[in-house]
Amino acid sequence: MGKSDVVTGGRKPAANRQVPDLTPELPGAKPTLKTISRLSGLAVPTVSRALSDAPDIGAETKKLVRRIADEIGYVPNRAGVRLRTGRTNVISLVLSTEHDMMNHTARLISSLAGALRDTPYHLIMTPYFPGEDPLRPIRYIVETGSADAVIFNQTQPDDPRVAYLLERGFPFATHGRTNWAERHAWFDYDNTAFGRIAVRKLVARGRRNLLLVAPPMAQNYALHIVEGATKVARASGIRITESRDYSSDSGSDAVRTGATASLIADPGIDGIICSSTSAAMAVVAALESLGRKLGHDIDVFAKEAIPFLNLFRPQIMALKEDVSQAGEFLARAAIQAVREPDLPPLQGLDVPRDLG
Amino acid sequence: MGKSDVVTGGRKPAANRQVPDLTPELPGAKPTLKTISRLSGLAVPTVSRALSDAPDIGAETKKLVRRIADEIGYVPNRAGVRLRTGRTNVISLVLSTEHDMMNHTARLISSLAGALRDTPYHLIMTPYFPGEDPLRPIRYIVETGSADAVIFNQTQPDDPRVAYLLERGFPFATHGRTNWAERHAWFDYDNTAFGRIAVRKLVARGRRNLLLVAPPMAQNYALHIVEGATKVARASGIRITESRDYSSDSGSDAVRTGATASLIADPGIDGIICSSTSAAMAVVAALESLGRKLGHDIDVFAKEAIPFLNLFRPQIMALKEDVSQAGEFLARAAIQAVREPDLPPLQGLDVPRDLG
DNA sequence: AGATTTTTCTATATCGATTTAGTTTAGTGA
DNA sequence: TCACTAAACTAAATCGATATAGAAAAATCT
Repeated sequence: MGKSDVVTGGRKPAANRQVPDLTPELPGAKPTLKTISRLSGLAVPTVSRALSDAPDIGAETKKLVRRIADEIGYVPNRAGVRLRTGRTNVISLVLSTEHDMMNHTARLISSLAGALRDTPYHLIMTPYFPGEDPLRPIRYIVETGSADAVIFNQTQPDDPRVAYLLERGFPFATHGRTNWAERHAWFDYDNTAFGRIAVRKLVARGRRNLLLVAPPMAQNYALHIVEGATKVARASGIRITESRDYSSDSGSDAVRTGATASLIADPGIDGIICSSTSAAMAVVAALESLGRKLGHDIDVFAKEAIPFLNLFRPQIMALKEDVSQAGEFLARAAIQAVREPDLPPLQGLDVPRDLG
Repeated sequence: MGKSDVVTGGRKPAANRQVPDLTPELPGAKPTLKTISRLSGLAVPTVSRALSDAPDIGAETKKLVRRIADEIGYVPNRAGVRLRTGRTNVISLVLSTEHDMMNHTARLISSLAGALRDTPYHLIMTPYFPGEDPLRPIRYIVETGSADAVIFNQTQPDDPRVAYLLERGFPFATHGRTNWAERHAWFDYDNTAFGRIAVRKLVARGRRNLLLVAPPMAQNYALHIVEGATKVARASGIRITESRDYSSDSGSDAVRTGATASLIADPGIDGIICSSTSAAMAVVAALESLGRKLGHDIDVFAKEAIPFLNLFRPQIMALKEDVSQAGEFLARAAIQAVREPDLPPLQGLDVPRDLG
């Protein structure tokens, strides 16, 4: 049964006693607790506690208050809540404006915003620019208390942002792991598996001299890709080289010229692994201008966050990454980090499957 | 000189009279006006007015207050400002989560966020889903007062969102024009010019039977493209057909199958105009599977919001659209709509140039 | 000198929600 | 019947910033 069926004493709910003030509202005025207070004849704090389901409010009173709230479409004023409680109901996505990240990022934003839609949380964008210290925007958010949690990507093994946030106990979730992964919420794509599968697939096609166009080595997932790829390459007794002087984040033109240089320096390269869709496209451009025949004398294996490659270039081998999944997970993880700081942080790994 | 050099009377600034209370702060507490008040010996409202450069505060007092504010790193509490003034310092970008829009959108977000960085405004994302009424999120924002201005795209000629916002006098800026364009802030790409140039270029290459893969006709810019394209086509005496049953927003697979069907139905088609980068890629896929030779027996002309096409498919003809420019402009336009509602709304057109 | 004008501050109330500390009412046990 | 307890509220204070009204001090005018 409800709480206790044996009523041992108590005060009669005021809800049935008083005659509510039914003076009509000024049109266009947003309803507040005061409005409900007037309509119900209850005090403002009572209304507040009724809506938050406090134990010292009568069941009938709660029902009445909630009915009125629904009828007039009451929505708590964010500024009021925030001022009083310090809760902002904001989750900030902190990201670089670097262009090659944007395709990826767009899906992340889209799915995060979607996942937060039926929560009280708003998603706000906090950019930082390529040259800038990535810690800056995060420090700003923490210091000014302008969000309840932050989400960011491009994690490094010893990420100073993670150290900063852990130290302060500020809720956050990362897209990508760090060396402190067990202590915080994260979602990651299993890039080690990607590296393994990529090499395995290329080897299966008879390729024996691979070029890896990886992300900048400062980033954790670059290490994962390299780890997975080199392990299998060594086991298979084939050669694999990492791109020098350019990375999959260097921009299309840089990747194109870089890959061209690599292919001229070592014409024996017969397989290229790209850690991003855009890098793969740049590499294909390089191959074309060199007269290399994709799918014949050379193969390209890419990570595909946008279903493009398979569409018009069936020759490009690819493994899909579902970024929307990351967005949905990170939204949940961030909210849990805010609301249940004592629970173990949510962690999720997207393991790509090697189909055939 | 300053304001008036002839002092005709007045009270001595309190700033020099009192001994400030230099009791140290609790560490970690965010500085507020109260903090500055304590440190300066001035009343809280005085501090507030000094910082907002009110005319009834002495010059020396202002200097003092600002110095202290800088020293302790004072940043106004958003919730306080918002509660008292109703100003949220938020600009909401309302957009569809439709996937094919995302490339485009990513740059828009990036540039908007960047442009708002040195303003007090935060960019928050408000998504709506494909099936959903686009008016819904906007009504929510207006009714709950959760932003000072909204920005949105995919405008229709008689856009109900524009009608709604104009009627209520709520500040906004659109990416794309409407029938009420003179009454609101907007930034638009000159799609009529795009249509004209596309046809002209294809005609110059000897093409005489064109297919136009345009956006859905409900959207204003689709009409612009059609207008520009058909005008030149008629003047040049060539044929142009608009895609039926599919549009550039239909998704890559739909465009691919649609374009394939179109090309089978009329094998005489020798030029295709695509209003988006992704549609162009899908069309190229269709051409490949039909054995048509891009650049030889058929040409594709596309609008390119991401520098991809020219990179690895030099055969695709394209006209660039700089979406960042739109983002920066829209940020400024939205802010002006909030701050100077009586000034004529900012309007900007990005006219693509036909370079040789 | 006294009234007036200017300049420069201060006191108070307010935005909306929530927290803390009472207060009222109804039933219970002796 | 009367103290006592539990239940269900209400009153007042608070978060931080700002608008409005009023007050104090110095210079000016008559």
